[in-house]
Amino acid sequence: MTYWLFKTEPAECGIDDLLNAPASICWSGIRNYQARNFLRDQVAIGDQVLIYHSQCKAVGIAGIAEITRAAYADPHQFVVGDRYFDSKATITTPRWFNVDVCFKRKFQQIISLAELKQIPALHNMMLLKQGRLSVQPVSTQEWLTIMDVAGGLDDQ
DNA sequence: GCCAACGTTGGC
DNA sequence: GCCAACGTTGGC
Repeated sequence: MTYWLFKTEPAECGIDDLLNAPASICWSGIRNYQARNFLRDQVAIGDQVLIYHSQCKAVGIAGIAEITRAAYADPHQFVVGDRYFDSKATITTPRWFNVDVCFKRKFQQIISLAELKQIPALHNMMLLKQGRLSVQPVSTQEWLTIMDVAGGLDDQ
């Protein structure tokens, strides 16, 4: 089991969309090779995911999701005219992948980016070193540190 | 909206 | 394979 951090714009799909979804939702639209490689090669069923809200008023970690389906070809890459169409992708050699996630937990308060930056145990977190990666691994120590900050109670 | 940092494309 | 130009991400 591995820990991850996924970035998302809450205006598109935030922690509340996960919370309100009746079942798993498809995590799609990843179009960065480094993120793709993590998704395709390493993300597995049961992995735990920090949901990070970006490009919004309150940036930070909003809650937790769980992987319910490992990587499968993103159908959008095959649809001519689709925003995510990719002419170099084929059915037999897809280029982009999705996973499915389900809601696990919404933190009572977002753990803000500013707060994360101030925690010494997180200084090496990918999030803080390489700002742009939308799927990234989180170490066990980092995960435990964040769980500590989030508090132990489930709280929706 | 600005701008820095980073990723991708394409000519050579 | 290099590198300039361009595009995108993402915090502020």
